[in-house]
Amino acid sequence: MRNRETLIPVYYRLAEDIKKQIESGELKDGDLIPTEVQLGEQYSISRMTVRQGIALLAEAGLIETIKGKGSFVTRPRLNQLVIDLKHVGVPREQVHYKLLDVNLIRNNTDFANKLGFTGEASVIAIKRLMLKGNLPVAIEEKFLRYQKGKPLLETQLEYADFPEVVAKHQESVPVRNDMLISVAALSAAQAKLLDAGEGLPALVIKQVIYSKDDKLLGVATMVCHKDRYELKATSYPLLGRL
Amino acid sequence: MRNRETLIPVYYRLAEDIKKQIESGELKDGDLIPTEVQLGEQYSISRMTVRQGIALLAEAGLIETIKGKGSFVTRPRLNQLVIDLKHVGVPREQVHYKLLDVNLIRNNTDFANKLGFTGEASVIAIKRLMLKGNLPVAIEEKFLRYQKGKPLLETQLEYADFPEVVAKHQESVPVRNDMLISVAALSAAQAKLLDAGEGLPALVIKQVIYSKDDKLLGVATMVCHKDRYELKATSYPLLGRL
DNA sequence: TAGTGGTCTAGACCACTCG
DNA sequence: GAGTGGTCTAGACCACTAA
Repeated sequence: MRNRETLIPVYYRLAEDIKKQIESGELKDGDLIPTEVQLGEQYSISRMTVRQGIALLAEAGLIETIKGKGSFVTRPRLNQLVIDLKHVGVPREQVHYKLLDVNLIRNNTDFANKLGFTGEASVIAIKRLMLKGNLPVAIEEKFLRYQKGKPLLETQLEYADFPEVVAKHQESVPVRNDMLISVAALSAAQAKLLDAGEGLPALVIKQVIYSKDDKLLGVATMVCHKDRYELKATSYPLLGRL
Repeated sequence: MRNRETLIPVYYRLAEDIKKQIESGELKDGDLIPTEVQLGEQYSISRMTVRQGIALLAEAGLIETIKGKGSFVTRPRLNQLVIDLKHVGVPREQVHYKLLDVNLIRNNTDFANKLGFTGEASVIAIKRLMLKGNLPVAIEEKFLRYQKGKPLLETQLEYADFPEVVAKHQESVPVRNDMLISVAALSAAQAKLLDAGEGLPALVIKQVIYSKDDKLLGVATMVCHKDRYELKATSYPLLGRL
């Protein structure tokens, strides 16, 4: 029966109880939690309801369930960090963009293939500058397959993030986004755009977007000013639902 | 009834069917999928079983369910990228470590506080070099609260990753790991250790580990050779379960 | 063989949304 | 008020694990 005072589902309470026991150290890494039947008796609820609570804990990565054996406490997966590109770097409100260049590079198979677009000849190239106030923060270069009948809208170029631009302009549905984070020294041209010195370190973020058959849909590269952009990642989101 | 030929649960098949419809573009961003009752009739299964399938899709981020309205298709969350520290940078087998320094810095409150350890005076500092073959890849510096009765074992220092070292040495259970990725120029000392030139760009990865009350448990900094270390992140893991 | 988790049913009542 | 998803029940049979 649902707890009428709080309107919090029973299975949720059960999950929180066990979560607390793990965080307090009462239940340690590798420990077995009570069986589903035992928990059902403890809380006077049916087994399906117990399973809902256990599913929450498993989803959060706090336990691992093995058929025929039981549910074991696991150390929270602190090795899996999440980067949320929507809330990264600089607060959204202070950022604006300056479009530097938009090009349709037609019938240049070499160029397309070099980017990874196999069997394509025409590529859209977009270059823009990201600014915070008047300070240049990053140079962004994006490349997309050219897709007939799917025009790129200016508003999208200005405000949408890269996966969204790709989704809007491609027939294929984007299903994977890989990111490579590396470091490089600024070229003279880059240094000028970023209002920094040539040869200074810069953060380089490369995004590659694929459809379900691993067909490349888009490539984006960000070259970031070393003092004005910082990537953050956290393990928290996985546990946050509980 | 379970499909006896394949042993694949019905709810899983249902989820895969809808996933395919999303990936093929048959169901688009914002579309409503059939109601739970309708799906139950289509597949001749009970509503609870339908809900299991829908839960899978929601977990994968393919749909979003709103009480009283229905389940809507959402674009896969390509903006949330996962870094798996276990499989990052360089293949595990080729890596080994050289311990440079282990120090117990006693009764130095200033030092501890500067790192963020409030109300503590003693800190353990570990410095080691990560190598791939004979090539130095990164300089790692780690700082932990000193915890009585929880000795640091040499094997842990050599082989365990940072969250694990913290978990083993602290009373408090680590529950969050934040990471900051930035860029810096190598100092003369760093350049010498990494066998690189002074002033060259380097990737700087800072990890901060907290317990559930946001108490700081550990800080780690990695300074990486620009050509020998690269961070990878991907959106895939979130969808991988389906 | 006994105990565990995994799947599934056929109901029930509830809270929420919308016309 | 009709339709939706959210919670929950009291069973059932299955596959897997371990003694």
